[in-house]
Amino acid sequence: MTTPRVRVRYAPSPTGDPHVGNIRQAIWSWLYARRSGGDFLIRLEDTDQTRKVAGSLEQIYASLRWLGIDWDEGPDIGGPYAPYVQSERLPLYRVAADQLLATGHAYRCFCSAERLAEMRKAQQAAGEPPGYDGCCRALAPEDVGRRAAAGEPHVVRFRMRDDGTTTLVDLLRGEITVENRHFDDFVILKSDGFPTYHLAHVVDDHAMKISHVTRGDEWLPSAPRHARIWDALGYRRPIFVHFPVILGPDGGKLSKRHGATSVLEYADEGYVPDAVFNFLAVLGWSFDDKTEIFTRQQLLAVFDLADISVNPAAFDTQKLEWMNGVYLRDAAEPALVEMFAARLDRDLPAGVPRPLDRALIEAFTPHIRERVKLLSEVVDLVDFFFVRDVPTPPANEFLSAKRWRNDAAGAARSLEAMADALGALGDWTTPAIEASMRGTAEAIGETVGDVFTLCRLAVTGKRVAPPLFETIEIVGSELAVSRLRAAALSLATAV
RNA sequence: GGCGCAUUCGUCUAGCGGCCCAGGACGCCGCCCUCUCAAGGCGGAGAUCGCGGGUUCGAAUCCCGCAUGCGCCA
Repeated sequence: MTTPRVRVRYAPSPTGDPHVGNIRQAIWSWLYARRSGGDFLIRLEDTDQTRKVAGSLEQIYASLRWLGIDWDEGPDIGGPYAPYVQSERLPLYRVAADQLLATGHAYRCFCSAERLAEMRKAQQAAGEPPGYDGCCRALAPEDVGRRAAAGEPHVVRFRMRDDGTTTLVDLLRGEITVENRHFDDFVILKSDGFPTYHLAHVVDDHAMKISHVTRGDEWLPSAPRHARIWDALGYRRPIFVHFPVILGPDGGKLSKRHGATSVLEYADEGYVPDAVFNFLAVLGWSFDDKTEIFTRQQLLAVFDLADISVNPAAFDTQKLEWMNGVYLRDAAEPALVEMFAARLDRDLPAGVPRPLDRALIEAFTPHIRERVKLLSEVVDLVDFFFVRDVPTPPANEFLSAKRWRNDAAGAARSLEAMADALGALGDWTTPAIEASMRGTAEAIGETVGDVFTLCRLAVTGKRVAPPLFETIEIVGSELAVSRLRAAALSLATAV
């Protein structure tokens, strides 16, 4: 028996923004397909028309594209097994259902909703396990034919329940055996002609030659049903891989309450795709006992589905942030400048003229790259470079340090002295600025810590900013000096 | 209620019978560096491997129960 070509599909339902847990499934599936030199495709599972949310497909595409995941076949680009949308494949499911009907693996059931409800009530009252009682199993064939032909509403059920057992293999968990008596004869074709998930995915995964059926482990309990359908249809079973879920930081279900649940929101918050990709890839998967940071190339070289942990993993936002910082620090400078520029263009106040000064961004990028964990933090770190009239912070900001608490005049004098020194500086370079400022601090008998804090506040308007001398150089002589003087003046008048 | 899956530091994990009185990462704490904040360096706290029985010379690792969590069916 030859091993079939690896073909893995990502099969989202159009029910809104894809959840990160779902996207992680896509990442793992994609990684495996690519790593194996196989195919990765998208199939839309939209048989539950009631849960449909408009625009979902676009968000699914956008999420994957943002992460750099490509696909070989899908609703948008077609492929040899088109269509890739289940609601457009209805005839195929009917054919499969007919085959199961003809071979006796399935039967038509005319039970009314009322009868089913009553049956359930009785089972509940008797403390019996719920499930279809097999009422229509024994219907006479000629009756069935007549009623179906007459258009009487009915469903098609799979003959599941019997005295045997079903065994299947899950790649991550090994062999799983269950007794068939715990199942009922489940519906595979609804009265409106739509298939249930059970039938649809089997028909499609077989038709599309999927080698590894990857999906969330909420499907594990019904996997025996699917295995039985595969067998009944005479198909060769695929390899089942049931992925664990992602939990919220508190161990509960991951929800909006914990922050972002969709990768598009992470994009919005200033995370970079490679970091999110890396983070999600290693959340619940590991290569060895130490490696955390993987380039895409490395991942593509070493990823294996078999190394996935079956435990549900809690989403650790702090670790994601850390990892994002790693990616930002490791990024090539031109790429970083590009990211900063794009983000600033979006976040800076409208009053700042566009296009933004590229040279300016290039100038400060090396000095902030180690201080940024999220792109969204950049604007607060550098806005004073762009905004000409930075408001001088209130006096109490300057006077909060012990040294100045009762000496506003001294603070004002210190700032004046710095302004004088810098105003007279001919060589406007970082080393010269540093030498001048240190010299001035010494000359006026202040510690650099005390006086530089005042300068930082005056020039940047912030307590926390990029390194002072470099910052002052970039801000430029004229602006730096005038901001120092403005601060000195405000302190002098505040006394 | 029945069935299934899972159970190693707060979190993600390494571990697949002796290398483990359990290793790494995030986070946390301390020190160093230092103009702030970071980054970086060094060090530290943190897991009786869910509990109880076995098997074995030897178990986090194998087996059986129990507990807990999650999921599925309704």
